[in-house]
Amino acid sequence: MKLAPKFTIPELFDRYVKNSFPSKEKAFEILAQPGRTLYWGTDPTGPNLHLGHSTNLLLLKNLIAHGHHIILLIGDFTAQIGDPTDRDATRRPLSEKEIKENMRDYLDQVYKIIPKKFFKIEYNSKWYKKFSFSEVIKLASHVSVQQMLARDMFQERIKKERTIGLHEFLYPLVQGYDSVMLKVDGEIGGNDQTFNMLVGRDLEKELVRKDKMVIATLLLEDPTTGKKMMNKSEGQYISLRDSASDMYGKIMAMPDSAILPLWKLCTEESLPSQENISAQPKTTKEQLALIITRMYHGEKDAQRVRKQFRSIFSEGQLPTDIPEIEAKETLLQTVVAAGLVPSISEGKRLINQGAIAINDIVVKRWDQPNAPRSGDIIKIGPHTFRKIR
RNA sequence: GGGGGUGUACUCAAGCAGUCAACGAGGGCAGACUGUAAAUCUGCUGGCCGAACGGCCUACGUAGGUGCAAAUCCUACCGCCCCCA
Repeated sequence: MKLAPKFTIPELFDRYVKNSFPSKEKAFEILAQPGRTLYWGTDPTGPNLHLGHSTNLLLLKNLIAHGHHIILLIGDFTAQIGDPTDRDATRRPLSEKEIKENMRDYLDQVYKIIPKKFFKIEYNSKWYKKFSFSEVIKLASHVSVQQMLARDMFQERIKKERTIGLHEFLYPLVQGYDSVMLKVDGEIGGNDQTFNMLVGRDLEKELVRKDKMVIATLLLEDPTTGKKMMNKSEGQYISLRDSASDMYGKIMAMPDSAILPLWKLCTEESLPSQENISAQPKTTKEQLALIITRMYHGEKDAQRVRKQFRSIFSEGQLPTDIPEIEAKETLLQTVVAAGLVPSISEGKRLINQGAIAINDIVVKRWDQPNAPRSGDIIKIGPHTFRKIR
């Protein structure tokens, strides 16, 4: 089996790439000859990859189809340092155990876009586990403090009088050294990784005399607000392993301004026209939700959740398969025990606000003897349905 | 090493002895309106009890102390920032 390229190299750059170094022309030239080795690195700082990562995955897949070799580098060591990118406070380093847990499902998410046999996997703990302190110092001598301070994110922190940990200075260095060890022809990463990738470029040039190109991909940002659409630290993102209905629903809940960026950066389908989006925002968004859900869950599930979504939200029907929960003595105890509401107090608040309904009848008072009975349908807020076992 | 400053809830940020579970903003949640969109309006946003008024408990870096009463005063410790060396 072979992967078929969906786009030519220039098309790929138009669609997914923001910047490339040393230049776009040079990148085209290099990529015109098959057999190049490129890598994408990611730190397992959480259990999920999200739609923002899918841009890189799609690009990589197409590069494979053009005959290049891809290495996926898992930063199991770098995750222990904590990338300062985009944080205005120090990131808490993760323990080895947390990292292992995060890694468990990581690859399965990658395989949904790029089948297993098409790329190599490396872990950077492989070389860092044995790194000695003198090697660290030697490595550090290749970069100056000024170079590090030039980074806007550090400038920002200096201005805000926030801490910059010395270890955070080390991060780009350590990530950059990955390039040296892998001796690659190029690196792919999000535009926010440009600084780190360029440090790697310098190191690779200096230490192994190899000219690594850097391809920085476009980030998923809301064009109206400029805000990142997938924010892992704020827990606001669409995970590649979200259930089909979650994925579909979350896409439908995105603002209209997100349609085009998502379509462009997270799919390979030809783009809808701006007029289409403006004239038919809802329909276009439905198409988008279907396309993306299909990529991760297949045609059948995507169609199923679309139908379900329509019946629940457009027609106000109940979902067909509602998860069941155990009844407790009172409604409040039931929803708290099931983990749907964090505390009794919060549950009381929700009821006072009219957010909870049993069998479509809004519960008005939390003290009423509305003990849940088997078969009752409990609705909490707009999206959560549970059935009493 | 010396001097000055600072540490408040998810974030920013007021408060500087009682009216503080703590102003305000952002975020989040819920309701109305909708296209589960955005914008807008309204309410909520520590826990537990209570129909409600309210009550109790835990919380303002940590540990002690003063006092009827402490986020607010004192002492020590810890963290962070700035200036000088």
